[in-house]
Amino acid sequence: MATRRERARLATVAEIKAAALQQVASLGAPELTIRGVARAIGMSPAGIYRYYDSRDALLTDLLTDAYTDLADAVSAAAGWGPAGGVDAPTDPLAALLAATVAYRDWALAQPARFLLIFGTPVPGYQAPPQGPTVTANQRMGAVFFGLGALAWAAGQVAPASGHRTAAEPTTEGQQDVLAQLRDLAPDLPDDFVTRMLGGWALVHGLVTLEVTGQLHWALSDPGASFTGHMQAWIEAFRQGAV
Amino acid sequence: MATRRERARLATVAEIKAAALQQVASLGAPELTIRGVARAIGMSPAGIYRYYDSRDALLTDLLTDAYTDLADAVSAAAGWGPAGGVDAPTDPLAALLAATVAYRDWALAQPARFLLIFGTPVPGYQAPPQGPTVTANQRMGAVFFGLGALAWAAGQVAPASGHRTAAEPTTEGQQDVLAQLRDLAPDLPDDFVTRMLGGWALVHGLVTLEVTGQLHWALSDPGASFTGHMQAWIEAFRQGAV
DNA sequence: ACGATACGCGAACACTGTTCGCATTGCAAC
DNA sequence: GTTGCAATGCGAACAGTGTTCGCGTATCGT
Repeated sequence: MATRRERARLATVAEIKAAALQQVASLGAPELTIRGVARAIGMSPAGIYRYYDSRDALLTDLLTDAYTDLADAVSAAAGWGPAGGVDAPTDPLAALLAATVAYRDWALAQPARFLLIFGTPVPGYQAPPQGPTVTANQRMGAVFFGLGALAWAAGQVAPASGHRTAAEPTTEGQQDVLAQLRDLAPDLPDDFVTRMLGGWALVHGLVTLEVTGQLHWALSDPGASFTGHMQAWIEAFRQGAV
Repeated sequence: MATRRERARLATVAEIKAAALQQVASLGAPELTIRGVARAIGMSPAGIYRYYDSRDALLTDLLTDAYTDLADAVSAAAGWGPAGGVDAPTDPLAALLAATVAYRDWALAQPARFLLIFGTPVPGYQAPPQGPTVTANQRMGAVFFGLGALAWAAGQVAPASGHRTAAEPTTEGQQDVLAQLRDLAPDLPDDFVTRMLGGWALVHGLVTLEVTGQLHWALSDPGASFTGHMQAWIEAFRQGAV
């Protein structure tokens, strides 16, 4: 059982985070102020520093929370075990579609948190290699690329037409990912990561443009439009066109 | 001939913008401070207010400059007349490839300015409908979509396979764009804007991910990789796969 | 030559992040 | 049960920020 102080501390941290999240959501990340949070929860500004070393530390906590939350949402939508275990969905490409839709849904439901993750980074900042943000990123990548690998293993994806492979030597990072994916589909070709990267960029580009409001002129039903784009990409991917 | 004061004013405003741009480029947009600019050019903080009403006004000026600069770079690379006139390039799809490469090159050469444009927007901000940012955006769109239309007119692009069109009624915005594009290619189908939007999102997604440093694990030669993705998309587009 | 306008500056106000020293509270060991 | 210690909260303060105001001075149109 946690001691009284420990429970109080957890409650206070939660209160601080809730107030901070509300400030970020309603006013944007730059408007997050220590003093504002302190006012919202009825505490002195100096008191916050018993829980966070700096304003940046608070923002970082919000960011990692958002990241893991997004990774959870995408994993859940794909039927992908939260611990990394594979449920072997019957239709990997359908699960892939669901994952991308979940990605968009999450981003549009909480644009401030999404932009906290993928918006303007602070120059020179390098995420710690084993930090939570990198972990969450890899979890999303594992779902997206893993489902693609399962589809390949099921024979649902044709090899790429054209001859892009020769022109693109894969990096060590791609080799690592490829090695892991080959646990799911041993005969994955070298250009597989590159091909799926295009799909991921399409997802991210569409969502980013929509969240930042640069697509509203073209979209009457953005959700249906996004799904249509994803279906088209999956079909092209399936046929080896991309 | 401009009067002495007018020349001095132009010089001063240029000096302010240069100092501000340097601050943004080296430290990021949040670190742009009126007082810092004032220090850099040897002026009192209050003096800056003779030239800009507020810090936001200065930032907005930097943003519009960046936007028109980017639009210039893309237009120039595509051989597209700066005033909107068409040079009717011999190979529209090659020009399209060049335009997207120019987009990436500009973004990576000046990441701070790129993120000023496409990074986290301030919540609730709505760009003025006839403002310079909208104009620059439309200029880039005109190049990208216009080249696609020219390729269609030249018979280089196949109709979309699949049946996405029926599921997606085009919006008024798409209708407007379509009407303009049909000056270049009268027989453009209704789903043409949607198809090219996918290409644009792919471009933007790849560049955004690369600029924010979320793709370095996968890219040994990012420029070649980007070009490869663009060539693959153009080929798939040409064949009607996307 | 003169009145109006633009310019630049110092001082001030309200706000921010952050630190310091001092009380007070809860816990844990003697 | 008392005593010591660590955790907690607060008020005051410092440096920095954006912005405004009032005052001189330089430049302009007339």
